Order: sequence, then C-alpha cells, then structure tokens
Amino acid sequence: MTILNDVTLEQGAKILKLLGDKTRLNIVSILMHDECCVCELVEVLQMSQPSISQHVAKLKSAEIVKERRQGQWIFYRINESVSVYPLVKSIVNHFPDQQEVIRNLEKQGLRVCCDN
Amino acid sequence: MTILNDVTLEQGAKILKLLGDKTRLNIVSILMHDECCVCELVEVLQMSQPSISQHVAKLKSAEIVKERRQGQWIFYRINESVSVYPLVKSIVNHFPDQQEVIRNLEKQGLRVCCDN
DNA sequence: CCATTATATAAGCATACACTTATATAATCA
DNA sequence: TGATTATATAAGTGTATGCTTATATAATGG
Repeated sequence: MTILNDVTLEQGAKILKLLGDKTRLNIVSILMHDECCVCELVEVLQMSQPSISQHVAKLKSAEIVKERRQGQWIFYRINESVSVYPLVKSIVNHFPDQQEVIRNLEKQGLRVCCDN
Repeated sequence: MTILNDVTLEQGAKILKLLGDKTRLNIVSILMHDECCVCELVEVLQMSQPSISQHVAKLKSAEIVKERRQGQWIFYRINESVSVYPLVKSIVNHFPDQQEVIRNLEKQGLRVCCDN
C-alpha cells in the first residue's frame, strides 16, 4: 500500500465533514458515474429541490463537484482535477455502486441528459 | 482498482461524519501507528482532558477504536477487526504520517506507554 | 485511609447544520 | 411578452455539535 499524502488533516477533515452526510455521500456516489442535474437528483433521492440545491452548493464550494450549464439545466459532475479527488474517489470505492439508480431513471424516461 | 463495497452509504456517512472533525481525524491518524492513552493525546493535541475523552468516546461508540485498561491508564487503539476498518485505513493513508508526534513525545519523556 | 493521578460524565452554552417555506433568477417556449 | 420549468437563495426553526466548567469514578501509592 503506497502512502498517498495528498491533503493535510485540516483539508481532509473539511472534505470528510461534507461527505459525512447521507444525502451528499449519495450524490457524490451517483455523480462518480455520470453527470446529473438537480431535478434528476430530486427524483432519485426523493428530496425537495432547495435541499438538493443546497447540498450540491456545498459540494461545489469545496470543489468536489463542478457545474456545466446547458439550457435550463445545470449539470453537476465530479471534479477530477482537484487535489482531494483521490481521497473522494477512494472513499466512494468502499460503498455499493450507485450506477443502477441512474439506469432506473433512464428506464422510467426521467433522464434529462438523454433527451438532448 | 478493485471495488471494495464493505459498507453501506448510511454506515459510511456515520463514519465520515465522525472523521470529519480535525481533532478526531488527528487522533485516528495517531492511533494508526501506536496505542495511546488520553493524557498523551491531551499533551500532543494541546486540548482539555474532557474534550479528548469525549472525542475518543465517540470513536469508541462507533467501534473505530478499542480500549485497554492498564492500571490508571486506558490505552486506545484502532479497531482493525471491524467492517469499517478498511475505509478508515484508506482515508488515513491520504494524510501526512503522524508517527513523528509520538516520537517527539518519547523524546520529551512524556510517553506513558514506555514506562511500564 | 487519604491524597494524587487518570479518565469519564454531566450540564450549560454558542455555533453549525439540515431541513422547511417563500421568493428570486434564469432559460425556454408558445 | 407571458407562462412554464429549472435552479438558487434567503429566512426561519429545531436539532446536533464541540467546547467549557464542575463533578464523579477508578486505580495507585504513601
């Protein structure tokens, strides 16, 4: 096992605190596969739009995720080019794959990304 | 990269929340090398005894650490035989090694473990 | 047995957090 | 332009968190 040593304890604690919330951890796990917009996350997680928006705003301000506007939608995705990305990635690797929740959205025709 | 899939998102969020505190993350990083008693952690982290006790109590109740009484002292160490251990270990691997803080304690003659 | 040392626990307090409801901003489309 | 859809933000609220001070428990050693 190599010693990675990417981040300080202080930076790390900040990231872990953000990921130490079930909703945000779920969002990050989902975005590890695909980019998603807020309304998709609202549908998948069955939570209110402001709540989801506030969660992704926190993830964005910590640079864990990036955003890309496309028309009405703002798509969020994991920011792979930041120093904490290896930490985030290695954490998410310990949890069950969340890819199927996106697949289920597609099957229900609720996937925004696929329509344009 | 293998998919580990040791813990649920919910269990994981609980662990990350606990590690999402600078003091506790520091304690866990230190204990990854050696067992320590509360008074050593008080010395190293320069925090009050009740504060340190409360932090290790939280780590213990989540089974991240175990305790061993020896005389007056209670030594805490990482619990390697719990399902979240691989997660904890892989997180700590991303941060700078904390072994030297213990070495410094020894040099100062403040190491309890070494006296008996 | 009493003083000392180590640790735990309880109570109090200021702050942070995650949600809610309401409203603002922004893009699309008829 | 006005209605609709998507998202952000602000304000309010109940709860959780991390510290403090004070006290309790437990082991040691004279």
